[in-house]
Amino acid sequence: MADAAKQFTQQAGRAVAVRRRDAHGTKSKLLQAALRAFTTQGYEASSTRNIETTAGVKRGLISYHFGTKQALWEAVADHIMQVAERELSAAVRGAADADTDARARLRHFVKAYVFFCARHPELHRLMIQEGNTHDWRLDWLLERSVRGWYVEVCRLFDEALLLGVAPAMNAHHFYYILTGAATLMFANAAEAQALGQQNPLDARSVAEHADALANLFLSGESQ
Amino acid sequence: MADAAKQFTQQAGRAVAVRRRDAHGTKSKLLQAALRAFTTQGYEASSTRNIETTAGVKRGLISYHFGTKQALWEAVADHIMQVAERELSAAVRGAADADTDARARLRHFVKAYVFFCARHPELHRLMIQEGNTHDWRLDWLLERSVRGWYVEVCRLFDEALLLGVAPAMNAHHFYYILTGAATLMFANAAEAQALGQQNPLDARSVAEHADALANLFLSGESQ
DNA sequence: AGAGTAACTTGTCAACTGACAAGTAATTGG
DNA sequence: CCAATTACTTGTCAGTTGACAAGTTACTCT
Repeated sequence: MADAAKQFTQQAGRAVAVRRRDAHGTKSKLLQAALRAFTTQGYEASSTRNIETTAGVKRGLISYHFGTKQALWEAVADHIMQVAERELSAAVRGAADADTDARARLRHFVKAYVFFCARHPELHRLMIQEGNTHDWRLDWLLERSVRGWYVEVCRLFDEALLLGVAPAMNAHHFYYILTGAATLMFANAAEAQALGQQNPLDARSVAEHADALANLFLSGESQ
Repeated sequence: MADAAKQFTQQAGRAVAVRRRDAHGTKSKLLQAALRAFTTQGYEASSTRNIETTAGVKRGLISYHFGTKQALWEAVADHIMQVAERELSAAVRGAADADTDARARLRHFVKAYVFFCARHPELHRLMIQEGNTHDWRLDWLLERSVRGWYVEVCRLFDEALLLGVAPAMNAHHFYYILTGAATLMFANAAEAQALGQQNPLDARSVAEHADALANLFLSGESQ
């Protein structure tokens, strides 16, 4: 039958079955499938066998490449958090550099954050899966990445507050208002699609969301 | 051993073991336990046996009282949606009645909505568990309750927009900004507690969140 | 070419899961 | 007080799950 581990190459005009072995490719396919499973179904509901099947690889390969299900989850979380750290720190630097106006900086930051959330809805699906119960996975996420990001957002907000361009509120509430408002439509994309009759992840929808949220945080004065 | 199905009553000065049978109480305990399981772990990750154990009842009683796991989920969802419909329609009526000023009405509505979200974090945990994949559970939730609420919120927002008291944006984006901003801190209570070192569900925190969000939506003019 | 290693494959296990059948015990209605 | 009904209890089954052991195969290095 169709065996993904085999491919055919032309050799002297004759098709020859060649069995490929590609540890990196296998790990990568498993990571992708596991990312989708863990973020949409949660850790316990995701079975290693089903992840292997959707990745299109044979049964024992999670054990071989990652050891345990927990180690696979950590590899997935580590991968996604690396991406987040890279892109978010770029967004923060972008906001800080480009504009001298404090209002423009805050606007730039909010919009960049919304675009990031639309690009990686899996990240917030993961936070939402793990954020309601205090277990080893939440601890892992908090200490690995989330707490640092939280502190950074609070710092940025307090700075904007001092400069009089942010709405008066506690930074903690700002963090959850910004994060919730920026992510829910993308994290709950299936629901948003059914309610709004348009794909919430398409470019126009994302841009509208970013504008709406940036305007909301900056409606205090001159606009 | 300690059997919850037995209690002791004083009868003519003698303690007599009486086995109580209380179908309503049993169903209610199962609904509570299932609500917690389905909203925090998701449908697939929740096992009927574990729900029975945490409810403190014997093994076969979900089969007996509800038939199947799917029927139990529907009973849970139906129960929570009934509560939501009752309390939310009261909040909408409260906002419409009390105040003649359009700004005060919008403020009243936003604050009442935040208080509702803090009172029932399970509801949005359920929406978050089910909102990312289009399956029979999302369809059930949408057609049973969510679509009606969405239409109502959009109507309220468009009304406020016409009266010039709402920030300029599309009603669809308003729905997800309001819902996300109002719910995330309570739905992810464990994370918020770890980051903010205070219980996000306590009265002061909830009131602050409600004020912050109401001010945000009403910062356009006179405040 | 032949040894050694990395990559993959398959078999097996104990524990868990949802469902249902076949019981037993408490309550109710007559 | 008896019969019917409701509420609960227990046994069993087929399918799934995570883990690991024992293989087999492809590739590399010399």
